[in-house]
Amino acid sequence: MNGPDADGGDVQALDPQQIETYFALTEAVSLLQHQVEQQLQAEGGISTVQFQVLGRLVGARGRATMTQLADGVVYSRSGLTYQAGLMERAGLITREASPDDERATLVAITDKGRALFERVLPGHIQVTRRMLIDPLSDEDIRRLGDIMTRARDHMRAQPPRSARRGRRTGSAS
Amino acid sequence: MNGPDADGGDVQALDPQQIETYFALTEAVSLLQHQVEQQLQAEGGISTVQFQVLGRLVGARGRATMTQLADGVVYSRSGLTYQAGLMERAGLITREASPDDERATLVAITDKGRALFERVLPGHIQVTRRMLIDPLSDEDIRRLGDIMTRARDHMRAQPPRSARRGRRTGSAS
DNA sequence: TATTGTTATACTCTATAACTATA
DNA sequence: TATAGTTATAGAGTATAACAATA
Repeated sequence: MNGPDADGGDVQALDPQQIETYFALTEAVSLLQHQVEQQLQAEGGISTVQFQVLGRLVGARGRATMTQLADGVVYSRSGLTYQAGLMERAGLITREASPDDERATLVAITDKGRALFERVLPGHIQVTRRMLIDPLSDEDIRRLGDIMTRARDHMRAQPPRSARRGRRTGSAS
Repeated sequence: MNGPDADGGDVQALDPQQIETYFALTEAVSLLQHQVEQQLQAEGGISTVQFQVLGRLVGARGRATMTQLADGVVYSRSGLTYQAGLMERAGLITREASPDDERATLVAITDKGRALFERVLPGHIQVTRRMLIDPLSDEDIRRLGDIMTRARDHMRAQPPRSARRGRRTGSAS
């Protein structure tokens, strides 16, 4: 009942500073995410994921393939298909076969989708500002951006977890 | 309930630095959370929430009320009841009426729960270290901790979102 | 064969409201 | 009345695997 993973080594415990940083980071982001979800749901009836899809489409000048969208949003393909189905039914996007590659689906944002995005964006910014930006100085923001950009790039470069053996020791449930 | 929240007011746009920081932060934490979930599921068969409950119980010297646990984990009470049900069935915790206040439920971690926590903790630390700690310098960690602690405390002090009217405009779906 | 995407299915999680019981 | 917690229920989201079509 020990736990040297499969990589076998001792795992060096985190020092108090590292633990505090980890907790503060995850807790703060969790609080932020929760508020963002509330705002998007209340003002636009959409989830964070759908908002991100709209944002990516706007950023991509209106159109992208499912794979391109899935690369940004962490989901499985089927998860994106599910969300895209909802969004298409809601008239926020359209889907059609790509002319270049018949396998690919080209997703396009509609006027309604764009309008919805623009309608909820101010509130989103407001929440983000009130929760995250306001309590920090410009210098904080700069440093935080620098640090998290490095961390994110590092994480993105990590070997995908799919390369792990799937133990799934059913200890709970 | 007040202010030009959803509609009225001008909301000052975020500058590029602020946007970049916001994106890097949320994306990095999202990646981190995803890996943590994988690890906890693979090595212990538990969700992040259950791991947090175990961690809180360990930190609280083995016992806490449902309300105390719910205060830490963002959930609704019923959500915690659900998770506690799973964990009790899995033999990780016990529940009994508090002697002090007959309304309260006293949750206690079992030896099995403690063992499970200790079994998955090294892997959890390892993932956290590999994803977040490794790419950063000690100085980064210190600064990040300082910044996010301030941000978190600020967020905690925000008026609870429960004070909002539940519009829930069904624009999607 | 590999890639793109969809579907079917099953499951987990979460929220709401109604309810019990204690304070 | 207010608080602590549970239950019933319903819905949203997610993951997996099997599948079809194209490259």
